[in-house]
Amino acid sequence: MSLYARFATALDAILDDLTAAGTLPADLPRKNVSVEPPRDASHGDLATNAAMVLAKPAGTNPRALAGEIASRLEKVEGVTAVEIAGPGFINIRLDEVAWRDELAAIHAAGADYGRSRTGEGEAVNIEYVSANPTGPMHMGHCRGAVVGDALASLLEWAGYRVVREYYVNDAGSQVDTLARSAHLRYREALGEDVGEIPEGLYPGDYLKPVGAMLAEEYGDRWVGKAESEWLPLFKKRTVAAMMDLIRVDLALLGIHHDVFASEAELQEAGKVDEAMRTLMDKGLVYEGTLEPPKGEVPDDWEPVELTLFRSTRFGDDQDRPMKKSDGSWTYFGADAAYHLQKAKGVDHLVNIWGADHAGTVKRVQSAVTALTDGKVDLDVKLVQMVKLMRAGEPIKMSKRSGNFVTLADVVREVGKDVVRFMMLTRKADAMLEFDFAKVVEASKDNPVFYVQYAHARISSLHRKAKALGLDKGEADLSLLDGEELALVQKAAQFPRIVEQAALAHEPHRIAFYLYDLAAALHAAWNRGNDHPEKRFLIEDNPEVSRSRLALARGIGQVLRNGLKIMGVEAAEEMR
RNA sequence: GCGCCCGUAGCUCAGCUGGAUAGAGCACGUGCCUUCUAAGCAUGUGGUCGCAGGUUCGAAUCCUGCCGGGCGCACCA
Repeated sequence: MSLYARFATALDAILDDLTAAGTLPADLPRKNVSVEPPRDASHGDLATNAAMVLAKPAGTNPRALAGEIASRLEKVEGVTAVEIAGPGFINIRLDEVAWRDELAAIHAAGADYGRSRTGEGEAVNIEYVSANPTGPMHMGHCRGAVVGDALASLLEWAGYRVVREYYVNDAGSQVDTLARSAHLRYREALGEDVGEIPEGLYPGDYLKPVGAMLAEEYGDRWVGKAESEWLPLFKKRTVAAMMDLIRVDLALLGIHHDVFASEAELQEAGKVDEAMRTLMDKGLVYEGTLEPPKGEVPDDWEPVELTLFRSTRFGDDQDRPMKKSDGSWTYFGADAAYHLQKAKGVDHLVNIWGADHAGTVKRVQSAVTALTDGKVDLDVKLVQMVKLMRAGEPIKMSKRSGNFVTLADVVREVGKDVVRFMMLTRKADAMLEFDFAKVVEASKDNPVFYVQYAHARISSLHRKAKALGLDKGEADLSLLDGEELALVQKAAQFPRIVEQAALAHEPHRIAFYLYDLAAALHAAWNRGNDHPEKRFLIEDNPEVSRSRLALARGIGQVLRNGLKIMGVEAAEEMR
């Protein structure tokens, strides 16, 4: 149990005591009671707002209640002083032993330090990437991929059971286009001069190998035949080929999904009908006509009778069509069924979507609520665009010419770790600039470098210590002074940060925390410049060297664990 | 016109789901390399938290209304 969790438990027991004594009424909600490190270190090691939160419902005033709590807190093991401050904060000072113990706890937990049972083993399905299978991944997909993957491991660290899932949109009209494009490449592979790729088909070279493969396998069997004869086959084969490309791209980022769910298979298996029947049984489906869109009405608008889902019942601003007028499923219709499928066997759903899909969030949440009777919740994380830059100049991309920056190119140029880290240096719903020049720069500007550098320095300490023979024997942690233990204090926050980041579904918090921790390490390191006796390694003082090496090792461990969540390798040295 | 997101130092952004004097980096000023990696550290200047109300012990954070920017708005995916 982390130090903060331990004191939260101790405080809980005290509040139970006060309730038993009649000072506090029974059944007071303690949800907002917190035990945290105060922002200002001069206030002590821990602070709680318990008195302020509980005073009012208890019909007393905060400072009086604080007194009651404080006198009991003083008796808790490891507490050296308790002060009441401001409107009723209770500040706690701990014996330095508490921090030495925490450092020992970091070593003991090792690669697991920071894991918790917050999630109580609940299952979460997180769907991310889900790029249309019409070509290789480009940078537009990259951020969602990294955010989703980091969030998935973050949730695992917090004690959730996680399913990583990719939804393959292989049922829409764009895969027909894909199959036609592949058929053209197929004819080309058989020696036909196809000339320019016609408008409306995918021009990319990546379809050439697919055409060649199909030519190899089928010869001219599908030349000059009606489209209806070859389209289904070409669709299936081309989508499969595209998914292979995409899996390779994802692997470059270290991303591997547990489940690839096919929209086409979902429809063929009758899952969509099933979901709609469920909704019909609940009286949430009807045949009707939608209002024309507000504002600019399209020229070709005309009222059409459609099969609609009553999403307005759940807070959407309009009911949404499940079937098109030709009787086929809408994207939403299939999506509703898909979410029902995902919801079976899990407690929570998370989707990572591009911000341009913001308008569709409510309808899908409505469907999930309706289909699971509110038992499963869906959180949709909207990920904003990445602005690609090169030395301050925006990189122009044009979809029509197929001139977009592929994910593989970027990973090749700057490396997986840089891409992953950078994608997590902003909260998901804020725009992110990715400058090729800056992200490989070896300076403070570049958070990837800065954090890696801290870890590399620690690794370098180990090498040095080994060379000097300073690494042998037990470390006596009591030799660490207050300044050094402040570093432990910073590291000790890691479990809380992981827990809170997981609850908020915000993996970027890990990146910011690691930057902070790295800064603290760099600061401690540089103290040795002005005061040689404060260096981590002192040749003629093996005892002190060992204790400080143990400190550094603890910080290194936390840096590694944080980077692990982000899917970034820790650097042993900078090159 | 409607919905969602955003508005915090000159610039780029954090702000731990309502806490104490709002924080980093860049930029600018000043210090620190016979040194465990100075690729770094320390220190200073810089704020009407878009505006106006409200909620309460307490608001950058929650509510309402404006202002400004982005995205999306019938059967597309």
